[in-house]
Amino acid sequence: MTVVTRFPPSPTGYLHLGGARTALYNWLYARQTGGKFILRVEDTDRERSTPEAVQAILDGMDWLGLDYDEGPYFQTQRFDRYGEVVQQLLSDGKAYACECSQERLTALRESQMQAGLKPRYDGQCRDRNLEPGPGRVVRFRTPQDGAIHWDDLVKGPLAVANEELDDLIIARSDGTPTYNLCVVVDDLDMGMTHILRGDDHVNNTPRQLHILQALGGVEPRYGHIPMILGPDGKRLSKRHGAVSVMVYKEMGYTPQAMRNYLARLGWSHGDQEIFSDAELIEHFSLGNIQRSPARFDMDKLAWVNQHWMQHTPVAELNAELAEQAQALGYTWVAGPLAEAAVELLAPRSKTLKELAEQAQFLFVAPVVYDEKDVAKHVKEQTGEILEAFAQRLEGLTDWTSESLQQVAKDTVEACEIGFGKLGMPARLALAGRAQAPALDGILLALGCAESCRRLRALASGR
RNA sequence: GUCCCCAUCGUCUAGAGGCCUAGGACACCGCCCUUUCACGGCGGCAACCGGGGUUCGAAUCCCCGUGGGGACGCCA
Repeated sequence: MTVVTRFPPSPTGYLHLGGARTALYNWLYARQTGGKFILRVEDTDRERSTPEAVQAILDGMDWLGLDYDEGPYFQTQRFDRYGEVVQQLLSDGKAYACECSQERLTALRESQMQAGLKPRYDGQCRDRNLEPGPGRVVRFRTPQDGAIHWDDLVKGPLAVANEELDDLIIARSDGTPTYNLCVVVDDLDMGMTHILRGDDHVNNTPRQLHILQALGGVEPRYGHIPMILGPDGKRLSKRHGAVSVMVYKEMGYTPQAMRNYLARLGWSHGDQEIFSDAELIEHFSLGNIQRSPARFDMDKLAWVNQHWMQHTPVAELNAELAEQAQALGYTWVAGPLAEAAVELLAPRSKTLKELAEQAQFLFVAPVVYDEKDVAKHVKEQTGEILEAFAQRLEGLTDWTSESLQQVAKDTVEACEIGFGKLGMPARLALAGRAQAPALDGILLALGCAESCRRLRALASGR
């Protein structure tokens, strides 16, 4: 049996962290088993669905590198099919028309709540044999006795008594189908074998299983993943700021780090923290998904991100770095300088944004120097020292890390000064501030001509 | 309120009855490396929610309590 999984977002907003992780798990499972991963847009709520949200979700999937084998399918394009199924259920007596008003239902709900009961439809129209039609909803005739069981892929055996359920609406009074019906029909039609979804759907599972059985379909396996909570332990929401995955792109996190972190949030493989995609696909296992909700932790994400910035080929980072640089007002050029920038700065940055900020001086000569650093490190003899250093650099025949370090040593000795008297002002001249990478690294990246030009700019400028 | 799920360091987690003096990672704090800042290395701080059982033995199994999360729409 070929595994078929899916990710079914409803386009009412961006792709958020929870959804992204759910998509990732489904994707990983499909890739691991050589199965199929399907993207399905659940846009039956026309009021709230927007084309912008569809695009945002597609962009998010694309950025995260979660490619799908089929889709995106749109539920609004399958209304005919859902209509057929509703008709069939109606004629089989497995569904019925109901004319209860929303006012009555609201009142019913309130009185049940007050009486300490679980709010449910009371079945008033269940046996009235009403003719379906405009103004009337269609309800599914849920069995009233017994219970429904399933073996959850992450939570284990679960059961819900049918008396806890009610006759849910499968078609609205305007004839459009509702979520639970569409999901079941699609999962059936699309041959879904494994459904990994958020914890918030556990309560939908028995309803969907009933519809599924009424349709005579083969049951897929269900696995319910606990939610991702904010740092405060509350449900993740806008108030936690960065909820859309695209915000993480803007903040300078790499898709690789995001996959690694998200996969590891609520799932583990022994003590391993760092996973390449290949390792994720190889080791991902439903049995090791945590059963309790996890909190989102930026610090750890940042750590994972730094790791991947240091271990990802520059070629794969250039595009995002170019965007970051552009936002900062300079142009990132792929090439040797870019490679040097990443090598030098990745260990000093948590994000690509930080890296781009720090790398600016490599691409654009500093026009202003950090005032505090100037006050602290630029002294009477600084000009001479830098000039002497520049001259020695120009005399160099091989531009290597070793010889550059040697030249620095020679200069310091010749001038009879401590290293700080050369190192600090030199970094200031080259990078615009004293807090910069190692001197030889910068010189190596900039080359002789540009380095000397910058050294003299500070030497003569003061 | 009713129903469902869950419960190990601040956080992510390892742990499937003896291997646990509860391990790893992030964060935090020291030390080392170092011409700055980092990276890196070494070390430290820090947890089995509480109470009852079961067992020779419980972080691991059962029950109760407490706490947290979720669901109760003509939303998905």
